[in-house]
Amino acid sequence: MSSVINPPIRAGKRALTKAANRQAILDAARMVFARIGYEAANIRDIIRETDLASGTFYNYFKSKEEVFEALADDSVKRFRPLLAKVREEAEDLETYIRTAYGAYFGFLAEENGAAIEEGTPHMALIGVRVDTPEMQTVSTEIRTDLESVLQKTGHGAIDTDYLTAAAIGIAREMGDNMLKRRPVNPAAATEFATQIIITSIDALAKQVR
Amino acid sequence: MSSVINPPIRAGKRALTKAANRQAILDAARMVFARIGYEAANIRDIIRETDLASGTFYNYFKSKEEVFEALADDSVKRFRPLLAKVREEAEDLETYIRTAYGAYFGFLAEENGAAIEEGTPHMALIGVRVDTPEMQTVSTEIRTDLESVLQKTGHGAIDTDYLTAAAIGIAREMGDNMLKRRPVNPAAATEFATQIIITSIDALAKQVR
DNA sequence: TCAGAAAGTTGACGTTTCGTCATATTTAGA
DNA sequence: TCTAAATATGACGAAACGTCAACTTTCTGA
Repeated sequence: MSSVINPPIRAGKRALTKAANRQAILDAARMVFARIGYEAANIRDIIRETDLASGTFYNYFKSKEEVFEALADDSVKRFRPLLAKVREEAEDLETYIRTAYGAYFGFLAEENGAAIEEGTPHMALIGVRVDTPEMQTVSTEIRTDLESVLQKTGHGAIDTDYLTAAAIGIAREMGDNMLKRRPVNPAAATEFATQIIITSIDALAKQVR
Repeated sequence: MSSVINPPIRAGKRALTKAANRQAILDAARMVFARIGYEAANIRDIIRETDLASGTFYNYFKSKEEVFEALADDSVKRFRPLLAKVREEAEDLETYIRTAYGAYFGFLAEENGAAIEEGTPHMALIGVRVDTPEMQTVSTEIRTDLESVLQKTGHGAIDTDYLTAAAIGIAREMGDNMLKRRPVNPAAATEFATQIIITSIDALAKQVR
């Protein structure tokens, strides 16, 4: 056989199992947290769900808390590209707001979709409030996006930090609520949230002068 | 001496030290959480700050988590009367929204006031996201208030659950943000949040029909 | 192809934290 | 004052933690 073929598959077994192990721990943690709750869970509970030894856990995470943050971060990491796409494509303010909320609520519905099927107990995971650096980054991105869009549309006088906070707060709280409804309807949530921000922007611009 | 005098001081030493001990544990916990963070703290760290023995902790709380929830609950318990007052006094929609936000942001500023003085590390405590039953209750109260006010003002078609979620989300996220600013300005936050809700209500009423 | 090095895994073990409980102390009431 | 009930104490066994020396797997380069 020619040894020249096969360059595509060049990941290295080392790196491969490393990624697989990390993922196995994350998957196990997600399951365990969902089953018995974050507080009740301990590290042994998590690794027991994998075929790894207890010591191996500490090669990947240094605490239960860190696994939890990694799970949260992973969600955020998956969401960021969607937001980037929104940023690229949005022309005006309303479109930006609407597609951004659409992306978020849609993402939320999808992420929790499997869990929703057979009534998952205890934890939704995304939507849970943790402030990881990764989340901070997204927060800042949104702030910057908003600022730039507001600038273009002549709403420069608005307190962007507060507007960002409000927009995110609406997303978080409404997101939780949306996931509790049957059927889960991201489109409706998107419209509702969008209306709030869009209609209030003019009033806000007048206020802060 | 007459034993008839003294009826006013009738609390019972038992009940008194019990309340004092509970409070001592809560105070110690608040300090320790602020100093080294919730995750890092352990139960012995907390009781060490009191003059109680380790076993005594378990007469009052069954875990670190429970102390934390009690702290959160206490905040909520102190806030509820303010909200009740708002409910009683508010005539129209706008007044209700404004005084409610005013009460919340004012409360937040005051609660964290001492902590803000000499740059507290790690935890704000109220504003932290925990969903205790006590918080659920407040959430429901607000929902009911909103519903009744909306009814009176002919905005009955609005999705009250979403509106409540949005209003609370705005309060939470903006509250966090407000506390990071110097000087802390509850009035400005109140105006901003109020504008958002008030101006969007008409549009929302039209949408959901 | 193979030997040595590097990376990673393993689980037993000493350490830390937990929660309990028998005992001591304090309070209420007779 | 005396007894019973309530509460506090801290020592102790159990549970979870994090580490590490030994072992296994993968990589490197000659």
